Amino acid sequence: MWEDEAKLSASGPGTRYITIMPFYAVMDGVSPGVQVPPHLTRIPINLISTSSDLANAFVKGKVVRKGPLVSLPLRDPILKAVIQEEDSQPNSSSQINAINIVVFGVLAKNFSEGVSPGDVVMASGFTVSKSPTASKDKLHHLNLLLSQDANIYCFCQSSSLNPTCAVASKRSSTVSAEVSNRTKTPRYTYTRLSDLKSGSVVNVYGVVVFFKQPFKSHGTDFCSSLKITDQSNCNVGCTIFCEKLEEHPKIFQIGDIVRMHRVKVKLFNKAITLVNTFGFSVITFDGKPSGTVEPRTSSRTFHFDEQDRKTVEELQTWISSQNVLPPSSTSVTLSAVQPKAYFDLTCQLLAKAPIDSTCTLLRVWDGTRSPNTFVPVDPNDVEGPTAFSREKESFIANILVYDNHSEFAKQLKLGAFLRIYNLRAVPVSSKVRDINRNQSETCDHLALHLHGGTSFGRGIRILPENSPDVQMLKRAIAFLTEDVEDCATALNDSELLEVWSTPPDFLDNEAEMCSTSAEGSIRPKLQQVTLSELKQSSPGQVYHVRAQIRSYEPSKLHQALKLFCSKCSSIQDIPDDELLASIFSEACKNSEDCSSPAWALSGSIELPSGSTQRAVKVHLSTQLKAEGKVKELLFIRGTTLEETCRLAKGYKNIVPVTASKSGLALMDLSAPFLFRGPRRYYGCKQCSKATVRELPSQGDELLDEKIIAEALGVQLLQFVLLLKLQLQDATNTLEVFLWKHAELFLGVSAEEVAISQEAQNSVHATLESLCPTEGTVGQRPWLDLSLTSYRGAGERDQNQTYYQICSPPVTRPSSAQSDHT
DNA sequence: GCTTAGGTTTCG
Repeated sequence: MWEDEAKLSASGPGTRYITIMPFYAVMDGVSPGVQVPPHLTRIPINLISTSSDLANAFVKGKVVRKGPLVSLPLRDPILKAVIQEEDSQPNSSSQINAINIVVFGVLAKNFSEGVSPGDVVMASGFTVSKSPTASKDKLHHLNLLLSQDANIYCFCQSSSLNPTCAVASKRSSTVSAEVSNRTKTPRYTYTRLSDLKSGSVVNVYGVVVFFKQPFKSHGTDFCSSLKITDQSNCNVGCTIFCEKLEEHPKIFQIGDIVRMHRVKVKLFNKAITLVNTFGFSVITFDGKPSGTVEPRTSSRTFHFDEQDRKTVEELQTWISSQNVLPPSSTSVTLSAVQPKAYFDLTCQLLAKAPIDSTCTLLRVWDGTRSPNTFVPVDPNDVEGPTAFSREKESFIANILVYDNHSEFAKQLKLGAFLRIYNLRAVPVSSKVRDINRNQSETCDHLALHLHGGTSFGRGIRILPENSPDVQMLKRAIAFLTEDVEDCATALNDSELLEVWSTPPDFLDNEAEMCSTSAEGSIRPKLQQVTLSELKQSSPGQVYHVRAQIRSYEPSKLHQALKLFCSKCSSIQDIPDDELLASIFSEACKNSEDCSSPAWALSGSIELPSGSTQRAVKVHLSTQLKAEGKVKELLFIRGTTLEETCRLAKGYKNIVPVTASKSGLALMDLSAPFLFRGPRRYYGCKQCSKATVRELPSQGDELLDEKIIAEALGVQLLQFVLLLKLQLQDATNTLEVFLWKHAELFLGVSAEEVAISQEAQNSVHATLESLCPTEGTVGQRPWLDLSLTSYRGAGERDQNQTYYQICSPPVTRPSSAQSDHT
């Protein structure tokens, strides 16, 4: 991530410019003032006394001694060090220029990991206490005490061409600065799983092949159990005991990557196992490459550098290149739940109700049609809505969770996004009298159980809002509620049609399918129809069909990727790089000086341009800088597309701007208004009222594309996939659109497809499996699909009926299609 | 203060 910056920094001899980065600055070593708040004044060590104004003071000195991090049970870790002023008068032997510092808590851990002897540190926000060792060590008679409210700024004397973010702190309680040109020394070494020696304490990286959510042990702690592997192909079990849940590894699925520090290698039953020991820490990563490597942790501070990023990416590549993971990927949507199956479900909690002392009912949905999971419950017991519209109800699943999970479920908040592991679908048969035909029929439904215990990883996990799976789920649910509830969407049909004959939107009139149930307690099954029957039916309904895919368009996947505006419902193609490059170069020409906004710090950075360098203007929010979030958001002016992309690798968010009469302005919205790593975000030209302004403070919350778009008045466009499939059965063929449910259908997020070859390959593989280019038609799988049919709403096409797929595919053995032949 | 668990379901 930092490579390009490093090149920038090292690009010329005698580099003297300052780049803006969060935890370090590439500096000339002479201008240390950049990172230290201006209200602080330096106090010489010999002048420190109990009567000094310490609130506004900082000290500066070289670390001449650094003690170990001492962790005592039930106490904050402590670290002692000695700093010595380098620039005080050498001949003033009577003056004491060195002092003991005592660092506590996370800061101590930070210091331990991020500061080496020889580094120069500045510290502020400290208090003093009498030094008990003054007579012995001949240092200052006071100690500096640095705890939570203190800041330490570190200027590492030996620096790196790959500057490492040595002391990352979410709340920037610590800032470190590094000078360029150092040979790299890794701060942590990681042991391959094949090289573990019993009795040693090691740091390891691994890919999760099995895990259990943390559960209460019989002792004092929660216990996490996992099994990991790495390139050495060894499988190693790990047991993590921590009192606090948040200290446990945040594992969401098999294939996640964990990094653990300070685990002890033990032998149990002749097998190597890893158990956490003092100073244990863990961070986890998504195992799927997504262009950005984001550590999952609740730790305020953790070490994470360039080498870590590389290690994670190597593991991600290794996972996808090998058959590392257990074969069954059991994550399914509600619409695909098979009787008797165990599966993991990602869903949103809508309501819940206690059933008895050991059992809780969770009512959830995931945006797909639910199997019938009827559970009788007293409405008085329900937390949340007691009833939903009949159509909405058909998307909701009832899950009974037992024992330990029931206890956990009681604490869940409505609206939470959950992953429920190892759910079981139990088929239940019940005799129902059909009033119309006056005969008994067997009407099946599924009971969804999360049994007690933790075998096979049974459990519930709350997924964070920013996880890719939750993002996908939210889009599916948003589309669903739009379909189900919003009958008044204004649609710009002609524009939709222009974009590769996209259909007008579908207005769901909550058509009720065959209603042959007894007292409505069991939802009727949707009737399956043939394509011929479907074509003769009236629009505005949902149908089930069993069909094969005969062909699909577009054949080039990138053409299926579109940008969708949820406000005006317009759909547009993603502009190609050629067009973007020309927009950027136009803006470059236009980038003469203009007044910088009052809220911004403005400056320039040098970019290599052929053999020379040229300056581009950068603007940075004063407030973000004050909060230590220098790297969070950068406005940049006068760069080419290629330069912008390169810079985007080093900063969380880059907003390209251009000069206008009234100051800074966003570029033409045909171009992305925001670069986040490899991700590019676009705004709707029609619906945006964009202005460049300072972002409101987000506190500890990290900026994302939504917050930035909103602050800049940009209507964020959503990535969507749009395909046209030709279905066939024995009776007919039918063209259907796959759009709103494309992500669930294809099992990828459109945004991921936009940046990841991996995701593109996966879409390709899915389509290839459903509609192989080779082989005969007879070999193609038969799919159970739900289709909505609707009339065109535009003038030109109001007599036209369109069809859209509204379920993920469920493949059936090809013999199953014999009903309709 | 130095344990806890040590993957393997299936009652409801």
